Amino acid sequence: MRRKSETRRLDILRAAARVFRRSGVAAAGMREIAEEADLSPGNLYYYFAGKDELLFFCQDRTLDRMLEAADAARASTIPVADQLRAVIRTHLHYTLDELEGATAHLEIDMLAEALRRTIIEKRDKYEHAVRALIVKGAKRGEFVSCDAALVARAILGALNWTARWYRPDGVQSVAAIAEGLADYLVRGIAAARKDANKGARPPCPPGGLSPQGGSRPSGRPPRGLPSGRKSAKSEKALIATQT
Amino acid sequence: MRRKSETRRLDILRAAARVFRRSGVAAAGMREIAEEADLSPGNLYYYFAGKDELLFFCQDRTLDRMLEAADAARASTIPVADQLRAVIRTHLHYTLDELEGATAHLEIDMLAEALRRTIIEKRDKYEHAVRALIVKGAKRGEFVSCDAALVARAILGALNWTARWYRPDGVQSVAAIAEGLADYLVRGIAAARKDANKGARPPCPPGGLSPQGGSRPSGRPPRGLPSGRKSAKSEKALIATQT
DNA sequence: ATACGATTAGAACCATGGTTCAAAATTTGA
DNA sequence: TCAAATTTTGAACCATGGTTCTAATCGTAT
Repeated sequence: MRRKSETRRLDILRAAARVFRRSGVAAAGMREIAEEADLSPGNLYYYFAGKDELLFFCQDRTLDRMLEAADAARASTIPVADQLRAVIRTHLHYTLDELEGATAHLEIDMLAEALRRTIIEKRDKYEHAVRALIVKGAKRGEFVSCDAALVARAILGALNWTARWYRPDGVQSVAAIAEGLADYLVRGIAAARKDANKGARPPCPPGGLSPQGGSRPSGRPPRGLPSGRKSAKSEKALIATQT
Repeated sequence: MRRKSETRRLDILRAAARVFRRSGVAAAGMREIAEEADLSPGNLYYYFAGKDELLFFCQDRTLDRMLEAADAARASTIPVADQLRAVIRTHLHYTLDELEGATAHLEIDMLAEALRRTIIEKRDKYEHAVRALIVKGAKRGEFVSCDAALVARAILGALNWTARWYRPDGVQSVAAIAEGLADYLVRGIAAARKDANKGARPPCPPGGLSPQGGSRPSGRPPRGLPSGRKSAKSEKALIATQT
């Protein structure tokens, strides 16, 4: 029986991720996280050194997952446009999904210098992966030639910003948003298309132009429940820092 | 002689905006803002009720400017694609510019409920303006039919996210970034293009694929389109809250 | 049952940072 | 020049929130 049960730690991490997403990293208090994880504030420090470590693991976990998905997409043999599409889908899933979604990794400035370095490295690695996808598509003639670095950042910006406006109770599902964004974002670099549904597809379901429900009052989205999935890499990292 | 000199208030506001952009709204302390504005912490409260009010005016000012620019673009007779391009340019200018740029409006959650409402309203209005541009382009056949709300958010996300990665000492000027993003983001909705340089243009200068894009001569980043005009609305609001 | 380590709780500690305050310095108006 | 109003200051106040501490509780092996 290993000390500081792994599952407990994971439960706490998920709770923290939920609070971070709901209230924002800055506003998320240790007491709030403790309550969400069903333990006392003091007990939280038995499992994690502090808020920084909690935040670090949240970010690390999500980035690992995204990186993993990006690598998988790049390794596949489907058209590059579809690879990029897959990355976009996964990105939004791990960001917005009500159960597994996390947004802590979008606020890296809150982290102590020492830990931040690692996270920034991983984030850059992910960005490079997206960029590489664009370059590959351009080389194959699937994409137009362009400033891959800038386009990659534009894409990631569009994706990351969804965390600001997406609401679980909205009219569009995460999947629908993912498809819509993938269509638009890929189309922006797709090479001249003659409807040879290669990587680009017709704009949108002709029902478009939908007004998308009113303005969101920036309230707190409802909570979600923890689920059972785990990421192999993050788990390793978790154990590694075990004391 | 009006009490609480307007110019002084504006100077302080600009200083606050600078600190907000440099350190982030959450991390920006009143003492830091005071120092940046060359006055004592206590004196700050003679001009502004508190951090919230300071933040509110910063956000309000920037949103007013952007809204004004968006309305101007929409009212012009140039192709819709160019109108959208102009909005993108202005948006980035008011966000990233070393002197006038402000990013406080990107963190609306930090604001007290009462003030937040006004800001959210304005932000939504701006978003609607961008959306309307997309709808107009689609109706004119310049753009493809698409989910205008989603595309608008994608565009704004890509633009707003630049505040996270742009560095004044980087290789790309704000203007260069603006052009690159405008190209990509407009291309994503441009109707089938036969090189009839209608609103869409060829991808990029054939030097593409460069790791960090175009060269920049030296010195200040070139001034953006918007002239030195000031937003009447913000000024009025400033005075309105005068006590 | 007893003992010892793992776990938990909750109060208390303490640094941070927004804010207040009383008084001093400066400017203005007559 | 004098008095009132304006502006400025720096210390002090106080709420918030991360963290620490001590003691109680639980689980398990002997």
